[in-house]
Amino acid sequence: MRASSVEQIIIETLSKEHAHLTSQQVFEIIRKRLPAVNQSTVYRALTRLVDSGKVSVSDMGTKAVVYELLTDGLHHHLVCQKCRQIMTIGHEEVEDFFGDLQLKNHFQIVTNHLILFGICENCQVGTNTNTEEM
Amino acid sequence: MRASSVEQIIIETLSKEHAHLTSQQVFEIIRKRLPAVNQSTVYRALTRLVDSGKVSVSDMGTKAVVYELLTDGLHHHLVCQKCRQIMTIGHEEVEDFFGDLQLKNHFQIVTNHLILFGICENCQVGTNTNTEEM
DNA sequence: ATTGCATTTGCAACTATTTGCATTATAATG
DNA sequence: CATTATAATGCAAATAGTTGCAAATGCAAT
Repeated sequence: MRASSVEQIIIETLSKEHAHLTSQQVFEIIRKRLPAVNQSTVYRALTRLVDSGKVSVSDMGTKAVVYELLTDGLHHHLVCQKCRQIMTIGHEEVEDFFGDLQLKNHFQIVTNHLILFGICENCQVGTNTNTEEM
Repeated sequence: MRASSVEQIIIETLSKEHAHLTSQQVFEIIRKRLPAVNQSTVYRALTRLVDSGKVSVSDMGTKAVVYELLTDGLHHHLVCQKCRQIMTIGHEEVEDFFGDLQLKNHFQIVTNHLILFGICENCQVGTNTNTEEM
């Protein structure tokens, strides 16, 4: 794979923002530095970065998927379907499960960013105000 | 939730087909019985069915997500990124992991259909012919 | 049957994502 | 340095999926 300028800028961008960004947000930020860049170029660069394991892509239940840099250790997320809160959990909470599955099914897991939907502690009691359903 | 005719037909369709269908496939099949039905109606009915837990929606790594009826027991899938083979695993292989996470994070998991990507046994050795990359 | 209300539907517009193809840029090789 | 191969990009068109709004429908209580 060639060193693509767009890929580099995406990595720098995701590294700086340190958050989950949609392809649109990535596109907007990149345009400030490369005004002529095409949106499909951004999509394709993001796809390459995901394929090479540098970036994760997740459907958080919003209408657009989000991208995140995977440099500082693997992690996963729990997403509350009521209040939309996103909790981050470390890979150590997932490691053993993955290991078991790999052994039992002779399958080498590549997935590196798990998104699990559910109801957070706060929303499990009936008293929360933020009841925006999914 | 009211008994929607489209929802009923979707359930019958998914029940008969017993497979992962894209929204387009569901749409085509439903059109045979309700020729005037609109595609957005199908999307919305599918969304309602997913929200109510009757149907699962999964991104299998193809360009369109797929839907599956969840009547006969929970299950999950391992998808090979090389040969695209889909393996099905029972919920019992996932149960303990989910239970642990729920306890540790005080989070009630709703996700009922896990998709994990990786490399199947066959494709782990270098000798397979079907090397269509993701 | 009629009314009132909430849900579902159709439609059209809009956002999100993918893809084919021609062109350009970079790297590799002679 | 010139040539060739490969990967990246732009553009436009196509496919996926979402949403606002108004109209239609189903359900429940008269």
